[in-house]
Amino acid sequence: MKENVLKNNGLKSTEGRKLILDILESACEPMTADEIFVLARQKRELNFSTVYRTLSTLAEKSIIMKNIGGDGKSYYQLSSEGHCHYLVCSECHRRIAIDGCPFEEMRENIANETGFHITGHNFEFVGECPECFKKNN
Amino acid sequence: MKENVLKNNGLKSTEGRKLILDILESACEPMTADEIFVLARQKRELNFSTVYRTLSTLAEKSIIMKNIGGDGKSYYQLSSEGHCHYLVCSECHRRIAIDGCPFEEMRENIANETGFHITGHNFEFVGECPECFKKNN
DNA sequence: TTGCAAATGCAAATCACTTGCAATAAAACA
DNA sequence: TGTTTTATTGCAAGTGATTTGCATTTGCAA
Repeated sequence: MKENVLKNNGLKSTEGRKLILDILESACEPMTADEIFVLARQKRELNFSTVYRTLSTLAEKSIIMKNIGGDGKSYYQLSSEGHCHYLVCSECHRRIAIDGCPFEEMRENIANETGFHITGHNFEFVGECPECFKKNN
Repeated sequence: MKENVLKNNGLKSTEGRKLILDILESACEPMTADEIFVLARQKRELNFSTVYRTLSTLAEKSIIMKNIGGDGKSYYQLSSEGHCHYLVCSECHRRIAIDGCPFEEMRENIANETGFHITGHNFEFVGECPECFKKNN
């Protein structure tokens, strides 16, 4: 339950935070702060900077994950959901999920070799989707 | 030779462009636009927006590669150099190169499965370097 | 050498995101 | 339950990286 997730992490359970967790829970894709803001606004008053602050806080507590896309924007998703990566079309910006994540194994090796305490990763393939490629070639 | 690289791609060979290619050639790491600008300025007058425009143009022609780091900044490197990926410390922002790139193989499979014309990828591990981890735990 | 498209400089604009501070709401405590 | 304490929020202004419009300059083909 959302209340508990928050309290267990020493965070106050506020309407805004619960709403943002709700939104991320029903999202099937990583979302930008802006997208989350738009959906949240349909339910209640909520400031843009509150959305950003909430997302930072949740990411800091590892309740959600933050990734930077090739477009320079941050994408957020619940950590509990099996996370996935994307193919991003450089032309139409369509995003297609790639199932699975091949980095868990790599991560162990690299952590051992370097002593880094690895907490996450950013990955995406960039290219042209079949439609855009056809259009341009 | 730099002149040819440019001309072969239908670009005029200007002092600024050659200088930026020089800088990237002698860099052993991906660089930000700002870092490139600072070095370039030591050699000749050159506007910030020219640096950005040059980098975009070169990336568009695939002469250089652009990757977005977890800090949201763009990092540029020559495509001809074997490219590499990074471990980035979320605390002190130290970057450590990981040799090799495990994505070439994956790329083929995914391209076949999805029809995407894949032109590049962004990847980095994020975590705490041994020093910062020790400090915080 | 001239003509013209491409490249550059400059200043202002944009975009995603952050911050300072006062007002408010949640949880702790009496 | 009422009150205090402290975290959270709203608002407006601020940042930092990058982009753009437009006038000027430069490379290079004719």
